[in-house]
Amino acid sequence: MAGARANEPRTIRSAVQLTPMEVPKASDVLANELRERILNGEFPEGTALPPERELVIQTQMSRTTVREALRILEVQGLVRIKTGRAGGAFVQRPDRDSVATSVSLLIRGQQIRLAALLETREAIEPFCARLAARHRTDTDLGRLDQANKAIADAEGGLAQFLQANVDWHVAVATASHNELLTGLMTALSQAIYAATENEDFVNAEVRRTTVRAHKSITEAIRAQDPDAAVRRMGRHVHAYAEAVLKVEERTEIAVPDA
Amino acid sequence: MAGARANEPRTIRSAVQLTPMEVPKASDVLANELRERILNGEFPEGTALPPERELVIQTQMSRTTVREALRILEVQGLVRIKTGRAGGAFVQRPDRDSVATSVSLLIRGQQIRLAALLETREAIEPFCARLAARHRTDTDLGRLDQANKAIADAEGGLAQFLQANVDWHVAVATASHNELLTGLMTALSQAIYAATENEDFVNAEVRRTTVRAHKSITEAIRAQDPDAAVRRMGRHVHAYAEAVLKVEERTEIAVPDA
DNA sequence: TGGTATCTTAGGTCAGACCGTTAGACCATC
DNA sequence: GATGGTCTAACGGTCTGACCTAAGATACCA
Repeated sequence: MAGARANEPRTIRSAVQLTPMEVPKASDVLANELRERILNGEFPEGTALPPERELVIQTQMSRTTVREALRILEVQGLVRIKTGRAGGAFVQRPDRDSVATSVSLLIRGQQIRLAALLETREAIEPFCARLAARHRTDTDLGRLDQANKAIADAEGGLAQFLQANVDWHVAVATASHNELLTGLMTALSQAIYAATENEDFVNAEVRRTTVRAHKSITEAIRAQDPDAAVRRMGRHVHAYAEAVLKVEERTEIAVPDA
Repeated sequence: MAGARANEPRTIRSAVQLTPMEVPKASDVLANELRERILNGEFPEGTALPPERELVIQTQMSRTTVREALRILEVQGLVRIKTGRAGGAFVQRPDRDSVATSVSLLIRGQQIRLAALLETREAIEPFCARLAARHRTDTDLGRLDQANKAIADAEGGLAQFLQANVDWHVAVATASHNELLTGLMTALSQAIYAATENEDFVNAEVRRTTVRAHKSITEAIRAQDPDAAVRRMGRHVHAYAEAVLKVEERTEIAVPDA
């Protein structure tokens, strides 16, 4: 060792490269384990997980840790926790609401421009209309008619109008029978609702136009005419977007990052 | 009181009507409060929240409750928690990863059909290409070229090919300069990656076709030709979807619920 | 039979202790 | 003057054990 040549370094540095390592927390370990089992279908929906104190015995972890794991799963929409006797953690499948929540957080957190929201809707919704025209059932049509009626009836109340509007758009997405698109549209509609809530551009004229457009789109869906549905929906959301942006122009939800 | 008429009930029942009330948990209250403040921009990104023990003093809650609240925010991607001295909860904005996680949970939990994933991509990605053609920068073009080169170079490794493929699609979304679409496409691409990971239909022929299609789309984006970009991307993702479904046919990710 | 009091089982909250990790200051070594 | 050891203080992570509260189950009584 000591007799190495003088010009060489005594030891070779950086011979191995390591990346930062993650040390999982106990609660994460348990949460991951339970999550995998749930998603693998090992526990059907509605199954009651063991009581916390039972999990403590089984896992040899403390109740604090067990509870944190359950809380993680609850936030992720994988279990619903009920109190009282015969309560506990019941297995649930994440639904559109959990995606909607997460997309809303992204929208609010990233200060997404209203223009970006409307653009995204222009991308998604015509396609929803196309699928709806293909797959709609009578139940779907009922929902569409009902929501559009609510829009026409919403005299005065802006909130009422906007909510009915959201309902109609979500109904279109539902009629597409694509759970993912439905989840995305739910989130998007709610976010647009929230963003346009304070606008006064929703006047009687806009409402009439909206009802008319919705009716025409609904008819295309009823007639199972995908091309007409996609065309009309495209025009509708594009016109709506232009109208909103014309009014807003400088009053975006927030300043865009880039 | 005691002299009330004999035929009348001692007390009037159901005199008032109340709807089922929700009693929020302490940790939810604190989590909501902090979430609102974070999303309102009250705490800039990177801000350190007070230490847990300090929050205990301020809120008069127990440390258990405070920690559960912080855990909720952590799962929602609003804070990052670091251990050790000068550690604590640091404010974060939810990014595309948090949406990707949530979409993955929806996909796995709802047993979403691969067909639905591909459909959704068909809805979103052509629109991304259109925006990319309008807004792309030189940096964007660089990313596209690099990713496509990686696809061509990925000899052998299926994982390598798929990852490079994801990178290219995400690069298109990034070039659209719409953060929301980018987030959605990231989530979607990863999910499709995961779903097609085990397929052997990705042969040399498919790869050549993919590279060719990507090149042609990239050129349209480079030439700032939105119509060509949307048309070519539409054809590409549709063809890819058909190819995948032809191979899969009966082997969906899982059995659809309905 | 129907209401009501009580029991029991579950989660929710709390206080307090101790452990593990980390930044920073300081010191020893080669 | 780099390198590495050591100590300390400030954090989050975990555990224990207790008590409170919600609510289904049950026994009891009118």
